[in-house]
Amino acid sequence: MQKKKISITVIRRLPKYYRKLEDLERIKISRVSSQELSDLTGFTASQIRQDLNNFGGFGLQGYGYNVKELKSNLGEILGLNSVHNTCIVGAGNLGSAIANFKGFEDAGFKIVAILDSDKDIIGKKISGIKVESSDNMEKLIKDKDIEIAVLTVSKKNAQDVAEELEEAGIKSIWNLTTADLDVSENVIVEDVSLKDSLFTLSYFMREKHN
Amino acid sequence: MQKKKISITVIRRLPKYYRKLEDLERIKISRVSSQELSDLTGFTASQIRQDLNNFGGFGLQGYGYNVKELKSNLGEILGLNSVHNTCIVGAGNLGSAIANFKGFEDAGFKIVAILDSDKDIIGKKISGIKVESSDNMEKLIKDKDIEIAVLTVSKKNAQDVAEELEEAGIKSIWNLTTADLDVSENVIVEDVSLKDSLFTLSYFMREKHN
DNA sequence: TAGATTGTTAATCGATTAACAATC
DNA sequence: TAGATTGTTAATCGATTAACAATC
Repeated sequence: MQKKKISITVIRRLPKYYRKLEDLERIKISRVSSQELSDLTGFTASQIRQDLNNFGGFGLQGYGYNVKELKSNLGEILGLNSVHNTCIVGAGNLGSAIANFKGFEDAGFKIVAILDSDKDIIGKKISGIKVESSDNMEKLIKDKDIEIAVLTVSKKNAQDVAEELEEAGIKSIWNLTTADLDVSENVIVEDVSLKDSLFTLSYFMREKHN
Repeated sequence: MQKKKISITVIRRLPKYYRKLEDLERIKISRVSSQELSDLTGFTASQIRQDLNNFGGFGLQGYGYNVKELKSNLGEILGLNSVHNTCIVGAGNLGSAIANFKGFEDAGFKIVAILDSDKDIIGKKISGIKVESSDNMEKLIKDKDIEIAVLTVSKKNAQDVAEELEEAGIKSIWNLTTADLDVSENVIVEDVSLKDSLFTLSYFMREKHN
């Protein structure tokens, strides 16, 4: 059976559902209705029910959704119920920020290596992990079974490093640089687009105050 | 005359157009067609013409668009042709990364203050700017005419600090924390949603390799 | 059972694509 | 002028909302 193609707009709402379910679980709330999820997320109740039903009937009529169960289901869909070995490429401030942020580790993205090409930084420790030379990239990715590379190098070096990562057999690149990367479709790229986000903020400021 | 309401999906494409026009200008290309912009951005030529025509007829039949002119027009729309005084709140690695990144300064987002509440950090210099106490927030925002706060504190403190920023009269918050902020509609919030981005990457990895 | 809330179909709305007249 | 490419209308496609039967 051909899997139904889920639209990107639906996919990008799932993480927010998941995070809100985490919050509910933390405060020991065990059930939630689509209307309550609507209040928490800002999406409509109808939209939420439609979204969830793309993946299965997770709810119960007259009751709503079981928080723990729905979270687990969404976690499965998002691939958050297993650990993903991750490396950081670029040990500057941004790379250090990611390495030190426990929220990603908690979500199953385990930093198993930090790489840099700067001799002055190689050998230093960041968040308890020794920075290694980018020359060892391929070996590290193979040996440590690394799936995701967090790209935190300079814009200038971003494309070259992305190509090295591709050759080294990386599956995915989480792109925190302001460069648009050109890699083969074998590699999944997710752009954070910091610059676009800031520019969008600027648009709304201008719109509001003019 | 009522300004036509432009949809958010259009707005979020504008920064990419702008960046690509910057690239073209840098390599001294003076004209570009919607088809060429399509090749650069991945949006369709038709979509690009529609998007741009929401704001005015920037092109010339039979010729295309003048790069410098279109960039200037988009810059005006995005509010990038003027300087925005900006402060960073949270002088950790993430705040330091933003402070040290010249790309934002070049785009007109001028870092005029860095704030933190940690006594051990206050007084230190980051990117040539002395870190000040968060206690001075309101005074700094008023005196230095700060419009934008880059929020780079911990998730735990994000909501409280956002409220302080609102009381201090900030216009906009660029939210780099993983918290969803609850502030009044007087304050514009743009979320970078790092966690959602990483979760989305995880979804596509799972989809591809299963 | 009565009340509540899902799952799902149908209706609406909005965004994208196609097409081509206008015009440089 | 002939060729190119925009601006813009119309057609299509897809996403959101509304509504309600199903059912816990």
